[in-house]
Amino acid sequence: MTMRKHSAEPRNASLKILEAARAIAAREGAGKITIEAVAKEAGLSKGGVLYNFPTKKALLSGLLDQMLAAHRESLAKVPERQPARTLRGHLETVLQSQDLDDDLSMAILAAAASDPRLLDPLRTELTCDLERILSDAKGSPDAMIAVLAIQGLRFQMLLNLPDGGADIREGVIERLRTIIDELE
Amino acid sequence: MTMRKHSAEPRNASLKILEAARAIAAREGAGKITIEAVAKEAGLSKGGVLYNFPTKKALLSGLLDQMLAAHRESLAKVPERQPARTLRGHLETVLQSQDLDDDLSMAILAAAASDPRLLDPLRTELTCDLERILSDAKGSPDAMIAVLAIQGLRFQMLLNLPDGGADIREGVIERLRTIIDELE
DNA sequence: GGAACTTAACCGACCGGACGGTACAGAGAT
DNA sequence: ATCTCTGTACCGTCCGGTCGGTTAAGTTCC
Repeated sequence: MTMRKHSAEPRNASLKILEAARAIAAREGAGKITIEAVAKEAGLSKGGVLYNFPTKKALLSGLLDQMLAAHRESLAKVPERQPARTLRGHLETVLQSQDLDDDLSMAILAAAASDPRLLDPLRTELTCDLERILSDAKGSPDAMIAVLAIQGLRFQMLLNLPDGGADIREGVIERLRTIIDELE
Repeated sequence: MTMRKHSAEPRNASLKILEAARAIAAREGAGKITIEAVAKEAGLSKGGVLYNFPTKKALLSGLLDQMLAAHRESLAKVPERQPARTLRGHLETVLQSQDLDDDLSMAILAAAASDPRLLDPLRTELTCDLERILSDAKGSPDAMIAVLAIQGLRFQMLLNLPDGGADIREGVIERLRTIIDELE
């Protein structure tokens, strides 16, 4: 029998832990992610966290994996036939994380601060995406401008940098969409 | 006489300390900025560092101040009569930091990780800049796109994210310049 | 069925090291 | 002598990681 073990919650503990880590990062900053804090937030003990993630690096790496998975999923949602498909997906991913209060992007900061090499999987993923985007756009610099603007948007939200107000932001998003539309 | 005390180097020790902090951040990541490490890198002892910066917060804050000062200086270099002057300055600041191996931007990460509130001065500065940029551009969304792209560029370099190669980057820079030129 | 054992999941005390900060003594210059 | 700066020893705390339990569920054998 593959019964769900004896856990009160059927949900995997690892997910709860990652969620807790994101919540802490969003609430108190990436630097406040400690194993004890995560344990408390997730409602179990330090030992429990370390049972699921043998090291803190593994935890942060798990956060990043989760982020990449969400990103990929978001990419997959873009209709097949769209031109500049990957680029559209990038934009949607960022817009989607806009109103998420447990922002996944915070994992980037946490990882970068503790060990920059944790970003390697992110880098390879982005390299792959970028290649596709650039080949889709046939070398138009506007594609790269769009990529950069989207990245800028992400960090702006992440660090609470000024965004010029809601109307400006909407104007930017609209403009980005037309840039992407005109790429083909 | 404002002789520089008895130090072997006439340069202010604070500068050396900040430089050391930047070097460490660039080499090993923002999280590795510790007082001892900075002291060793700067060639003095922990006490020496703490004499110049009474707390670590003060050190990080100093890093950020230095970054903002450099940014302001870079802005001031843009000829008075240029349209979209502030925006041009932003671009130049980023391009300038491109080949600096002790990247100032790393301070942003260090600060954000340890205490997000350290970014407040940066936020107010950017808010001010952004206001000027947007009023210069008279509401054109392209101005904000450019701002975001520049920000994206900064973080791309900071985190060693893929950039599509040198020619792409140059194409982007050129494109950014024409976007800015067309703003007026 | 039930005793004996294994395994999964988790707890929490503890350790060692790192790190921020303090105290204080001493060295130079004036 | 005094003021300014620097070195060093030290303290308390925090944090990552280890480890020996403990509990409950599953498995095996009779």
